[in-house]
Amino acid sequence: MQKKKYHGPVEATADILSGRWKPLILWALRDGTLRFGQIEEELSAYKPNITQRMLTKQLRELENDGLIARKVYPEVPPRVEYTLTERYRSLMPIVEQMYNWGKEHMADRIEHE
Amino acid sequence: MQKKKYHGPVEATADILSGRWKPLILWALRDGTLRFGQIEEELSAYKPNITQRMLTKQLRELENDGLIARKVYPEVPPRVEYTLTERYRSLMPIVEQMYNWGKEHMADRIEHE
DNA sequence: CAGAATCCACCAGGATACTG
DNA sequence: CAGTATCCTGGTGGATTCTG
Repeated sequence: MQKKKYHGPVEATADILSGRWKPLILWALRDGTLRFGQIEEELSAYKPNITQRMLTKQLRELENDGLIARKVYPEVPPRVEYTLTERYRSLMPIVEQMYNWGKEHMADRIEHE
Repeated sequence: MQKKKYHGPVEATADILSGRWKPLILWALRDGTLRFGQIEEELSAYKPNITQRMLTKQLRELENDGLIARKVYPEVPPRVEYTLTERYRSLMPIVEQMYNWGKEHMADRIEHE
């Protein structure tokens, strides 16, 4: 599949991160590897709850954009682990700042966590 | 209108910035005040071109979330200026990092600028 | 356990025309 | 100049069922 082209850096980065669950997935992966089910669990606080279809889709897109790596263990039952790619760890500061900024400026609009 | 509630800081900040044109508008406003038409012009490089309806909508949303201020000058023809709010200038680093990261990691997918 | 396959609703975003 | 007012469409995201 042909990858989308952009007209400027901000547009490109913003698009990479656009998707209901993407920033949350990246945030969940901030301190290491997680299995499919663990990510699902991490996001269980958010409503509406993420479906397996959506989680799969967004993970694939993040993978296609090189932000995360997918490792399949040939076992039964299957085990699949997701990790931030080394090259794209440089994106983490952005998500971290989203966390910090939100915590400081949006506290009144955050229900629980 | 009741403002949306969130379950975590990352979700909140991401949602504030979500919208085809929002990061681009904030980026355009990085070094000062711009008139409605100037913003339109700044974004004219992007396709499909932003419509007046869309620009108005996204500006209003950014205003409602307190990211930008709107100043109307009672003249004919009308003049309206937009500026980043002082309080929310703290969000700029995020957009700046989007610019830097995109420039470094997405160069091959950026057509012109 | 980690998905694939369908089906579907909604609305963000766009096209176009009009105006104080 | 800086917007409204309508109308419309694509595709994102969700619900549900099935499976290696």
